[in-house]
Amino acid sequence: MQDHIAELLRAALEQVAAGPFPTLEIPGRIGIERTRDAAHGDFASNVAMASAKSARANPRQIAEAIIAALPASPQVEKVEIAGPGFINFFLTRDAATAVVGAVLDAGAAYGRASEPTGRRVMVEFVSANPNGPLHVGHGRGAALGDCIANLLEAAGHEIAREYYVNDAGRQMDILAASIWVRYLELHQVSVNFPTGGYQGEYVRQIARDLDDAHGNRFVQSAGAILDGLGHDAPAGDKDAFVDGLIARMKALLGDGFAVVHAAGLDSQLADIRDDLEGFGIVYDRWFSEASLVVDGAVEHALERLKASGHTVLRDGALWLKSSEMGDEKDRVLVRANGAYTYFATDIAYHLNKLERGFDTLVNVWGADHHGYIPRMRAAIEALTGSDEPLVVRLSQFVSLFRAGEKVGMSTRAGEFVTLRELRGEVGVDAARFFYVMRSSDQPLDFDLALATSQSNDNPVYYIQYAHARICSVFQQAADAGVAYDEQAGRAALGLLTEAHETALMGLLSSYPERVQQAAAQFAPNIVANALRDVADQFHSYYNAHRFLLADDPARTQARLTLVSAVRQVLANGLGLLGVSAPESM
RNA sequence: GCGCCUGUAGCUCAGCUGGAUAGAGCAUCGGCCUUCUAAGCCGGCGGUCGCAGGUUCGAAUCCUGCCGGGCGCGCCA
Repeated sequence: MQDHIAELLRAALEQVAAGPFPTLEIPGRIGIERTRDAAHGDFASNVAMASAKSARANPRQIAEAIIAALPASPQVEKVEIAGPGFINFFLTRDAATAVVGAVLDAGAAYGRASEPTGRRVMVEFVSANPNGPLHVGHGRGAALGDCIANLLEAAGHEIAREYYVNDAGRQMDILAASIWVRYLELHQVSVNFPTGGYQGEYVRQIARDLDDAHGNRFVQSAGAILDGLGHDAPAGDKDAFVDGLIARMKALLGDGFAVVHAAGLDSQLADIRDDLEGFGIVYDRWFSEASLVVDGAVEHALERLKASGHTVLRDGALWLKSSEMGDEKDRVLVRANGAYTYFATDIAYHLNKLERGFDTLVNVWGADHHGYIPRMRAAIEALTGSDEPLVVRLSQFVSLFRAGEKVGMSTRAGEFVTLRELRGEVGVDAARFFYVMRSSDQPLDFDLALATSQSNDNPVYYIQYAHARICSVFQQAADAGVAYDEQAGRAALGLLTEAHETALMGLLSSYPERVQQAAAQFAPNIVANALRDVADQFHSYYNAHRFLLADDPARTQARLTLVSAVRQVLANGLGLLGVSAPESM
């Protein structure tokens, strides 16, 4: 419809420029927007005001000339000048009600792009270290990433979801050492638990499983373990102590280290996978960081970077000269001791994504990683000549409140609230909706008491209730012996002239635009807001008018047809958010 | 110190890539259930859009400076 109006305006502008206002320059893009107030019609254009300068006339005079030159359209009822020079378009009843048929014809596809774009987009999200359960902060990234993937798919892109498994780093070694110490406790070997270790109960469980599977295979004496290791905090440095412990463990256990390491990794990965599936998220692939080292992908990436001329050897280490590409300083790729940095393997992973044919790489990261963005951009630019393929969305912190008190979230201290606990308490629907209903740039206060309470404080219920209410209306119709006849309803749509009905149809027709906008901005909260608007208008309509009218079958069918379309849009939007659309509540 | 995010009603937040009278929810005050689910609706109260400049016919929105809040600045991951 905007396109149609734009064509009408362009035709009119050409005439105006050829006649009364020869200096008028026709803008490349003619601004047309939906009006906020029904009194201003359905669509408004500011083109008269925008061209006031080039036409050297006041906007209202230009608007008058434009309207005089405007071609007639079967879809436009009338056109008015308003305010400082807005041109307001009022649609005919038929043009306004057409959206109902459009929704019903498209069904689940309404709001989705009709043609594939041919673009391949990789959405990588969560990618938390598998050294413990996911907590509520990861949950936001999970919900956000999954919804963004849904949106991009709706926008016509081919998408893939991926989880990058950090199975190669020091964090995983620390988990292995933590498991080992718990295992030793089971065998009465007295080694104090390292200050820098992971203290969660899940570590003890892995140790017990290890004991069941391997008996005393990994037992060593306290003396052999601690001799010459130095002191843990507070007397010594806790990081140095843990690193020393890991080195000692590798020396004493030999191949056994890999067994303990793998026990930790496998256990946590399985747990995370199960957790996310319970949250409605299924990945296309779990990509191992360690595999990049093994199969030479890191070397390959480093060669590419060297060939680009953006690297330098300094102090025995290989650096990416990222400061030449917007980063605040250069970054180490290969340490003086020959070990790859996390950055180097991460670059290899991103190169791998590009080589698999993905045009756009969307990464959803926690806000604490924002300092990492410039160096990643620099790396992509060094590899491809442009940082354009990389899109990073940050999710700001989640603070959890229980009974008005902030809940601590330290992984090391084991006092965090897990995503699994959260799902159990508030359910998947409420959790997912809460996570994405705010802009991801906004820190989120997640109040468990609020989300748990069955009151209307919970915004997800409001939308689901609208859907359930519509289902209930159809149930009532069936119970009353009123057969729903969509064809009759479509034919009678012209009877829907109430303000509530016009407003509802306007919202239905703007829904696809809002989905596309949400996709373009990687912002699922836009869909959440659109749904709230539809639900709001529906509840209002429901209270103002009855749908089942014994003495007016035509209007009854028309209204049922309208609310059927509303139900479809609610279901589609909730689907994009990964929230269910219940038939009853 | 530098960088990113952020500042809108008592509280939590929207505000559609500059538009017409700045909107919701919660809280508070008052109405609406013999009729399709009251998990709902209608109305009242409540705002110098952090502050100061600038661009523009027009600024909560764009630019600059200042003030406040969050986060980040490793040869860690």
